[in-house]
Amino acid sequence: MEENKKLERLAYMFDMLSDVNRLHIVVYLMDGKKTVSNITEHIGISQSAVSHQLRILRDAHILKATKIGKCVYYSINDEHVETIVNNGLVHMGHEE
Amino acid sequence: MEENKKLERLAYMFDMLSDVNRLHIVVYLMDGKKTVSNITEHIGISQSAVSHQLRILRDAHILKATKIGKCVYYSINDEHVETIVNNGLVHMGHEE
DNA sequence: ATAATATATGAAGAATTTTTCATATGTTCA
DNA sequence: TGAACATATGAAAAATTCTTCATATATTAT
Repeated sequence: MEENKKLERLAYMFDMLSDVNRLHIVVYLMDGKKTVSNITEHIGISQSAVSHQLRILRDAHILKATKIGKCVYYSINDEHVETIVNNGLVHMGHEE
Repeated sequence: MEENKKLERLAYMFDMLSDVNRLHIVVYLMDGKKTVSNITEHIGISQSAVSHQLRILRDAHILKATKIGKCVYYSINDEHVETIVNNGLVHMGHEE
C-alpha cells in the first residue's frame, strides 16, 4: 500500500481511539461483547452520548453490533485494534 | 498507576498522533533529527502550520528541540512513541 | 547597520467534534 | 393494545482544533 495512504489510515485509527470515552468503550469490550446498557453503566456517561460514540466506532468498522431481543450487543470487529490498544497500554504509566 | 489515568494518557497520546501532519512529522523524525525547514519541505504544508504542530508535539513531550545557529533541530523525545507508531504501521494495510 | 534566512506566535476564521435534549423506533410483557 | 424498556438519531449548543495571515524574534552574512 502507498505510504501516505498507510499514514492516513493510521491517523484515522488513532483518531478513533483519541477520545477517552471511545477508548474506554473499546477497552471494556476487550473483555467480551456487552449491551449498550452495560457500556453506559460502566463508562458513566449518558446513553445518548454512548450511542453516538458507538456509531462512530461502528462506522469505522472497529465495532460490530448484533441485536438479540431488545438488546444490542457490541463487540470488537477489528483484529488490529486490540493489539494497538494493548501495545499502547504497555507503554503508559512508566513514569511518575 | 490508576487505570483511568492510564486510559486518559493513552487517549492523549493517540490524540497527538491522530492528525496526519503530526503523524507524518513523527514518522519522518524516526529517521533522525531534522530542522523545521527539512520538515516543512518533506511534509508539504506551510512553515507556520508546521511550527504550530511542532509546538503541540513539544508540549506533549513527544519531541524536543535543539537550536544550533539559526536552525532548530527537532527529534523524538518519548521512547514509547516510536514503538506505538511502528506497531500501528504493522497493523495498517492488510486489507483492501 | 542592513539584508536575508529560520523559526515562532497571536489572533481570527473555518471546520470539526462532542454533548445534550427531545423524540423516534423497535421489542417485550402484562 | 398499552406500558415499560433498550437503543438510535437529528438538531442545536458548546468546545476544540487546524489553518492562515501578519508579524515578531533570533541568527548570520555583507
